[in-house]
Amino acid sequence: MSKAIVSREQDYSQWYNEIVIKAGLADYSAVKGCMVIKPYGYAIWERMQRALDDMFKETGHSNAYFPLLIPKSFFSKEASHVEGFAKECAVVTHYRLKNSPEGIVVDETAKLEEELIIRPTSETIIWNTYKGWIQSYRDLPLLINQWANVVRWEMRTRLFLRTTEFLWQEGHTAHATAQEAIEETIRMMDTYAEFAEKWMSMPVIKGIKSANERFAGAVDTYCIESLMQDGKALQSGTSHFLGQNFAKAFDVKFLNKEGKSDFVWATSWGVSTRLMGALVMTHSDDEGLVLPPMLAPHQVVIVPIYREEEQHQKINEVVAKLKNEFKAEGIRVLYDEADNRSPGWKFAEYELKGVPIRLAIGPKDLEKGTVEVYRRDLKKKEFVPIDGITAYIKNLLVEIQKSLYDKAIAFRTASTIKVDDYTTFKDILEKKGGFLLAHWDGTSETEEKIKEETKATIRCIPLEGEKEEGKCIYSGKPSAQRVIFAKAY
RNA sequence: CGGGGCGUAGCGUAGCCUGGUAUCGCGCCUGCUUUGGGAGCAGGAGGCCGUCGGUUCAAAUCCGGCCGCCCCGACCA
Repeated sequence: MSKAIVSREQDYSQWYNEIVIKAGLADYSAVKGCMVIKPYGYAIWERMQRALDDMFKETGHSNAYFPLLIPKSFFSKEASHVEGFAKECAVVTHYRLKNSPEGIVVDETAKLEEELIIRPTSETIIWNTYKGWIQSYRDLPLLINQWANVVRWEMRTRLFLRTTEFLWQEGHTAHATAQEAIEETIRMMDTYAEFAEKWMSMPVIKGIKSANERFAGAVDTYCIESLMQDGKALQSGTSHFLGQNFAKAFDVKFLNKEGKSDFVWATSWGVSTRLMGALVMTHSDDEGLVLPPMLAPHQVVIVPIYREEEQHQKINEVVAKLKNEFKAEGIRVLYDEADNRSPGWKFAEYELKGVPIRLAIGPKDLEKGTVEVYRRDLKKKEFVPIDGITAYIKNLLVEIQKSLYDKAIAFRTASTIKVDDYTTFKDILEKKGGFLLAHWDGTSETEEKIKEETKATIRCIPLEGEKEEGKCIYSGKPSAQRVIFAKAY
């Protein structure tokens, strides 16, 4: 079976799909728009979860779990929230099936009195619950996160990037002051940025969403935006300052130190399995997946090469020792001893799967006291003395992690362009995409027009970098700073 | 919901125009030889051709309905 994949240049989206499928990250399922996350893909997601979860705990959050099903009436309480999600909600209307001449059918006598919505996000059920948990400023801040699945009935789906059901975490916090809530919102955006850059080796731009792109029910949406290799932007995480919108909708009040009653201030923030898609599209190449060592399920794979059983045994001895050394240093190592696959097959397979380092040990190495070290990201191999190999590998993993980041940021820098006239703007968008730094007059109308004409949207109003005044690229009206336009996933 | 494509063995496919029960590759099984970039040879197993109906002596092939999936677009994290 040929597992070669189509090149990025030939067909970028097919390239992406083939990597996801052939590297064993996920599979299509029997349910339209829903995917199966396979063990290898799930292992990466688990590593992401663990890292993020540790960071959430570090910043004082606790995990909890709220119901999948939400009474329909909850959705009508926050006006813009309903409006944002109504179009994509799955609705549970019955609770029983029955046998009939036509087979199994819905039992019409088992109709729910109030229909239940499968959560597209949990603000409503959570704020309904928080109402009972919060009475005074002493109950605040309330810092809770949940790991959950959500369902959004999208018209068109893409593996990991947009599926009907997806996995995510959603943090929901309550605070005594607006100031505190805003700080929390920014803290979590920063946490996401740190995670993306440190763990995923994926550079991100932190910013605020324009009104058009804001979360339904938020006062402000902060985000991290990353740039994929095809020049399209991917929203990789969002953190919302919800003001008192949900507190008012669900009547969540507290008594402050002065004994006065006030609505609490809220935030919510999330990242999802979409990050898996971001990971694929940030680093991978035409040979397949490329994983940053910190998230790779296997950081090192060892492939033995031998003719006779005697050699095999000797290699096993060497590898057994290596494995112990690696494990003692916290290096995740896989020894692929399968004798029904040739070394060449294994080489190709682990490249496709993005294992950062491959070691091959054969008779020649036994003789010379070396091991062949192959670096997935640069596709380079070299022979390294087996003495001191553990320290060498440990350093190399760090080096790869950094190198991936450097490469990604170099690409982003080269693809981030200041543009001051609309013709050039359209031209660059059409030819290569990327982040376009342009002035904008701050109105939704202008953003809408630009979107209609170019398909680019404002990814964010960046929080960092120079603040330079200018004139809107579309309307010529004054602008306080450049914003980032891009076509987005 | 529009546009395009596809449905034949576990996977990828040929055959369809011009009807006669299915090709090839990978994978799988057995044996021997192999193993430093997806091994070789020999033998073997595996398919009511998405589904329902029609035409015909005969349908993967022609006609009609239905179902499903993928891609592109509108919607969206």
